[in-house]
Amino acid sequence: MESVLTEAVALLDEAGAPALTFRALAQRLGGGVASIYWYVASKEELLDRATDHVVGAVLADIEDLPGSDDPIDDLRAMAVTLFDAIVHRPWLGAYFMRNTDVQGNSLRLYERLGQQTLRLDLTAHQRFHAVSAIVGVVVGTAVDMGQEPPEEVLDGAVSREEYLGRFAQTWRELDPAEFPFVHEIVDEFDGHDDVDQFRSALELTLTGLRLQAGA
Amino acid sequence: MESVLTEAVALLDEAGAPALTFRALAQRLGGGVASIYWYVASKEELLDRATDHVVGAVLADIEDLPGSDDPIDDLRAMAVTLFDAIVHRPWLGAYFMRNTDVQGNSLRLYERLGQQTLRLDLTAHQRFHAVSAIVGVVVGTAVDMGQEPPEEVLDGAVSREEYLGRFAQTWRELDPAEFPFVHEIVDEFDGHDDVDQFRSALELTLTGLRLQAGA
DNA sequence: ACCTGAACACCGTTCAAGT
DNA sequence: ACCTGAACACCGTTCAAGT
Repeated sequence: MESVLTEAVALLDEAGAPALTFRALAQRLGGGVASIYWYVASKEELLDRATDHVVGAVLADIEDLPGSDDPIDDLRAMAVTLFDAIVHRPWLGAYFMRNTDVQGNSLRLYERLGQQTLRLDLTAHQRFHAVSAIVGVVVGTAVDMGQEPPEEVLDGAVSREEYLGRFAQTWRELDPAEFPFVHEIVDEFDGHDDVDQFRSALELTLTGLRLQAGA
Repeated sequence: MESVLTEAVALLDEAGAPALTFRALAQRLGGGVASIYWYVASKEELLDRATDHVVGAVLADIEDLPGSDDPIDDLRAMAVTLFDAIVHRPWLGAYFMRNTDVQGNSLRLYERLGQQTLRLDLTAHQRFHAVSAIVGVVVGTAVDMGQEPPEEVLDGAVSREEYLGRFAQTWRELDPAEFPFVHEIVDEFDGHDDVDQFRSALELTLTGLRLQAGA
């Protein structure tokens, strides 16, 4: 069972979600396709368990964070840890937080985030929404960034900078009267850092939260 | 071409992303499978064009919004309009904002959101991040909510309230010492409103943005 | 308890051939 | 310019049969 999940995660890491097929997995395990059905009932369950497996590692990282006297700072550190994990495993964004009942580690992660809000002066209603908002920012930004870049970028034939640059170039050719905003930010877009973008989005939410808590 | 997209969107609306197959689409169009390849080069392009097709309608709604003297209020109205569209078409969340170069309407929508930030006292860098953050909140919350509920809920055999209630019940049975946050918010979760949850997340981001702009 | 080969019904995509 | 039938290589899943 353990090796089934390990190999499944390895396939996902190496070539993304489409690479995880029962046939590819069976080959790596040195067995037949049908064998896997003794461990999981369906592909959906396989993905759920594989996701929970890696979320367990993220949870361990989050539990190892030092912690401070400011719950907002602690929330920030946790969110960044989670985001980093998704950046390194783009397939994770799509499956994370599905089936919280089955995926025990996602629930524990949710609990850990929520515990920080218990230290803030908020209503239960506000706490519930605060954690949803933070998870939303992480997943939203991660999904936005996790889209498979074209094959040429994966090949290494074209660098990320070149790819962004080409994009930026088509934007520069748009009519400035019709697309004033695109022209305003095209130099920011060109060569931008994903982590920086995430940090800013997170900071807006945390600022709003801090104001709400009067802290 | 127009009817290909219309029928593709109809299939997606009726039964979600897995229902859109070339064979199902061909049958509805009364032709052969291979015919579709005269209009689109691949399934990816079909999905991109179908997405762009409905984003066009969302864009029209957004352009029809009255507008006010407060750019933050206008951003809120636009984000809510976009969110509503995704709630009614859960498949949209996954494909929205992919391939902005091909999908002209997504780019125009992005531009429209960004134009509001031009009315705020921000740097170009902050404007770029602000729009990314807002799109992130919309997509993140929508993806979180857009997950297919179990078959029994779709059937109507079990109501959404019953489904949430069952979930809540398993949470109530967790050890309160180990899951204090889950116990704190379980009554909020039980029977919660998705739109309400989205509004709160959006408000935190907009509050942060307003503070940043000193407005 | 654990694994297998072979089949089933389904995919996206291609291609030579038609009008 | 537009459409077709038939095939190809691939899927997830099942099942009777093996150890």
